[in-house]
Amino acid sequence: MLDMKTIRAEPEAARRAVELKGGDVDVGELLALDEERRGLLVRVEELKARRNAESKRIAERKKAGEDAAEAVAAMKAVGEEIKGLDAREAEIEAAISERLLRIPNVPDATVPVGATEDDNREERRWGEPADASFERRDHRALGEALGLLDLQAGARTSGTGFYFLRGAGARLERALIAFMLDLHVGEHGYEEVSSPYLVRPHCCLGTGQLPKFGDDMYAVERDDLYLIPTAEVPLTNLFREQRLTVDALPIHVTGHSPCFRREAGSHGKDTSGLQRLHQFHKVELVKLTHPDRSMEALETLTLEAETVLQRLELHYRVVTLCTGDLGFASAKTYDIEVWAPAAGRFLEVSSCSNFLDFQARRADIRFRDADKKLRYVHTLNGSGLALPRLMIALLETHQQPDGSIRIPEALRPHFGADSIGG
RNA sequence: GGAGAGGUGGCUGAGUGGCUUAAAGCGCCUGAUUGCUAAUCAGGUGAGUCGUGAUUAGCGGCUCCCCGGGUUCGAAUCCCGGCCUCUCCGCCA
Repeated sequence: MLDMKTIRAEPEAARRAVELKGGDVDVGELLALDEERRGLLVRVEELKARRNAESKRIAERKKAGEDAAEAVAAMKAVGEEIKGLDAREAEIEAAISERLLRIPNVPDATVPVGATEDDNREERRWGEPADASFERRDHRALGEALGLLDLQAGARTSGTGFYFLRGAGARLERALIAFMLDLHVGEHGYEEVSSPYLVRPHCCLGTGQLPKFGDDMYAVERDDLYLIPTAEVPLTNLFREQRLTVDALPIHVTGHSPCFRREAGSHGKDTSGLQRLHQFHKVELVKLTHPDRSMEALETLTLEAETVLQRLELHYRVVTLCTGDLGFASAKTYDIEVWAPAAGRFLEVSSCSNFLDFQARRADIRFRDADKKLRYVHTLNGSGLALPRLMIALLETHQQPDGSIRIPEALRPHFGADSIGG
C-alpha cells in the first residue's frame, strides 16, 4: 500500500494510480478523512497529556496522605471524553486503512500509458519462430496422439480447467520443474524453498491479493485459509514482519508450487487446452532488495526467467505492461511471452514485477540501513516459469514431421531421453 | 482432538496497579586504554504517530510489552474474549 504521508504530500500520484489502473477509491475523500483524523488526534492527545500529568499528582498526594477525591472526579470526566474521541478516531482510522488497502501502486515513470494489452510495449525478441516446412499440430492433438494429456479426465474429476498428464507428459512436467529449479539455484544464486500451499488471509493481504481480489482465489472457509494463486504469496510472506540486516540483502528465493485460480469471469477466452487452468504448476522467483537496487534487480530477474526459454530453444518476446494492464500491486512489469507455432500466437509464461515497497509495507518487511534507520525493502517476483503454456510451446515448437517431440539438449539430463514418441 | 506452559525491544530475559521514563545481559555504535582481527573501562543505542520546525536536524506530545474489549484517576501488571507458539498424550502420511 501507499503511505498516507506520501499521499498527503503528493495526492496527484495516488489519483493517477487510481485512474490509470481503474481503482475505485476517492482520493479527495481520503484526504478529508486524514485531515479530520489529525485534528482529532491533536485534541485527544492534549487530553491524554493532562490525564497523565494529573494521575501522577494524584499518586503523589495519596502517598502523602492527602485527599484527592476532587481531582479523581475531574479526571473521570476527562477519561470519558477521551473514550469518546478515541472511538471516533478509531472509526476514521479504520475507514482510512480500508481505502489505503484498495489504492493500487503507482506505475513507474517508464511504464507506457495505455488501457489494454494493445498498448504494451515490446522490448525485445529472442530466437526465430519454428520453421513452417510442415503442418504443425497443436498441443492438444500432440498430447492426445502421444498419450501425454487427458483433459476429459480432468474435467470428470474436477471440472473444466483441470488436467491429467500421463506417462511422458507427466515426466516432462517434472523434468521442466527440476530443470528450472536447478538453473535458478545453480547458476542464478537462488535459495530453493518448499512452501505451504494454503495460507492465512493476512498473507494474501500482504502481497496484495486481498482485499480486492478475493474472488480470484479458492478459499477453505472452514479453516479460514486460501489456496495460493502463486508461490509469490508464501515466498514473500516468508519474510513478513522481519527485520533484516542490510548485508542480508538481496535475498533470492525460488520455489515450485501448484497454483490455484478460480479464473472467475474469464471463461471462453483463450481457454483451449492447457492455456488457462484452475490449477497449474509454476516455478516462482522472489527477490527482496535494497530500495536503491530494485529496478536493476527487475532487469536481471527478467533475464533469469528468459534464460529458461533460451536453454529450451524457444522463441519469445518481452513486453512492458502498460498502465492499464499493470497489476494492482506492481510499479513495473515485464511479461515474457513464448511463441506457440500451432496456435500462432505468443503465450504469457512469466510476469516479472517490481512492487517497490508496496508489498513490504503491507507485509511489514524492513531492514536496517547503513545509517541504522529501519526502511522497507523492495520486493520483486517473476515466474520462472509457468508450466502448462511452457509445455504448449515446447510440444508445438519441437515436434518433428514424424509426429515425435525432440527434447532440447538442456532438458535431457532431467528428462532422461532425447525424444518423446521417437 | 485432550492436558499443561507460555507470548515483553534486533536477541535472551526480569517485571502481580503509581518508585517502569520496561531491569539486566547479549548485540550494535562512539570514545578511552593496551605496541598488533582480542581484552578492559566509560557513555550511547526501540518503533509508530501527531504537532512545531526544518536542506532527512532539533524540540514537545501521544501510543506501543500478541490482538480486541473491560475495570480504574492511573494497566506490561487485574478481568473477559480471541489468535498464536511450545511440551506431553491421542490420531495420522
